[in-house]
Amino acid sequence: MAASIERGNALAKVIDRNEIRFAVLAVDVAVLTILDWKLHVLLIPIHLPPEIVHARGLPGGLVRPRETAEDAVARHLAERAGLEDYYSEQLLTFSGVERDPRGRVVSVAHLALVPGHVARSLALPEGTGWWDVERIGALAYDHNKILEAARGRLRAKLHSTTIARQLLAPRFTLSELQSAYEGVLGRALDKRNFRKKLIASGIVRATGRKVQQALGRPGRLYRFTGSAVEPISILAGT
Amino acid sequence: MAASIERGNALAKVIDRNEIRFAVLAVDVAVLTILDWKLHVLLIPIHLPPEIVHARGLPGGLVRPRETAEDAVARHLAERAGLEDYYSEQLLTFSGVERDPRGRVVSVAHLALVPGHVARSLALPEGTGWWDVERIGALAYDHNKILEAARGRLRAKLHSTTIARQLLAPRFTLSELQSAYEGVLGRALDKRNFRKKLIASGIVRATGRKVQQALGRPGRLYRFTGSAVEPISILAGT
DNA sequence: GCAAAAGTGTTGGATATACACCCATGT
DNA sequence: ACATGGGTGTATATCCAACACTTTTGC
Repeated sequence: MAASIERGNALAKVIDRNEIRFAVLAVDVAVLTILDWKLHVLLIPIHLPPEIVHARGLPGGLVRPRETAEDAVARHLAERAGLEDYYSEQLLTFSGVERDPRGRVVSVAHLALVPGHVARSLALPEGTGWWDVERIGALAYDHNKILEAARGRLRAKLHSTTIARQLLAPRFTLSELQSAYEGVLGRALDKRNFRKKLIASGIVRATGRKVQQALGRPGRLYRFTGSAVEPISILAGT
Repeated sequence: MAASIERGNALAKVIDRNEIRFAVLAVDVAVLTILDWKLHVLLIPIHLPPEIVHARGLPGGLVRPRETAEDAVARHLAERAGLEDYYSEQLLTFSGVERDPRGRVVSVAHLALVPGHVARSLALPEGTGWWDVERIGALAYDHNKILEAARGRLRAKLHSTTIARQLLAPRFTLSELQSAYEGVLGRALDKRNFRKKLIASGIVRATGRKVQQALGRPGRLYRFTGSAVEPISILAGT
């Protein structure tokens, strides 16, 4: 995992000079979940006068000297939202020179996913909460860009991996799975075709039964066959 | 493009403290091209005793205080290879604490592409050159990981975008285009199906004629219809 | 006329889409 | 018995993969 420092003529000492340590490293995280069949994102209040007043933005913050970016994501999500269990992956790094009015900050943007029942169970601080991604106005900094990158990544991976598992409880009905797909893709899918394809692909398997919805016929519970987010052959139009 | 610094209770002053400016920022670039119908990568000599002796690795180096990561990629490729014209995109950021034995270095890995004729025309320094990606042993640092990430990204985008244009001259024969695809994917494709799909998709259009290969029937020259790397409907198995 | 690369169609199988009704349960 | 969501099959169109010979050119 090492990058070269002035390779070719080798200046290890350059690392000790202070003018090359200009960067403040940070992380920003788009935490997504499905609530009420719609994609939601976790937002926190941001109020840093005079530049930023009463705005909302993605959770995140500094990376410490002995932390990786992923460590920092874990720490900030735990501190700000009590979130301990989640899936995450790196998106992009924003290194624009004038990004933050207060100084040079390089931010590693991440995508995180939590199942809806976990999202609901969190005890969030005042002002922090889940917002329907379709009803979000301007966010602080470049956080709208990060959110769009996160949605795009999730949409793409929905077709090519089993990433949807990160939005659901370990056991789920096919209707719940379909809702997750529809929430992410923002469009309705055909129920029969969806079931055919998912079951034929072998990535989910039936188990027992269920009553929950308090109304209507109980649905069969399914689980993912693999144990992680894995690439799948093809699951194109669903 | 700004990341937040200790949001919620707003400590702009924290940016001025030195202990948070621990990071040295760098870039590493996997520059790929097609030579002799095979995918090649640009490697430079790396010799930083005692840790690293007579090794090879990807070009790259430090990011300066007034540069973005992309600026640094441009500067290092120009300095080390005289490369001015290329396509690039960001891959991943490596932030492991122990990545570099000489200190904490956070590296933003990039993928760059150049057409074969450009790759051949460069006047490269001694020891620097193009290596067949299938015949590469261990590289310095974590550069094998970066190279694999670059190959994976390129393979994926070959199907979903017009990124192949970045590996060819503006005018090219369909055989050359197919060679580029085959070089990246590492397998042979069916000539008739390839032509059918590419032409039907409308992303390439015929122009004049050509003699070049000094042997055999001349091929028609084609060009991409769009002007940039764009997503395309579908181009699955090719 | 021969060596080399360009160019061209068809067919069978698989996959995707569109579409409407019955079933199991709780109230 | 009714309201609610779960569960099922078929027919058509489209897409994909496999496959071999003829054409144009330079020497």
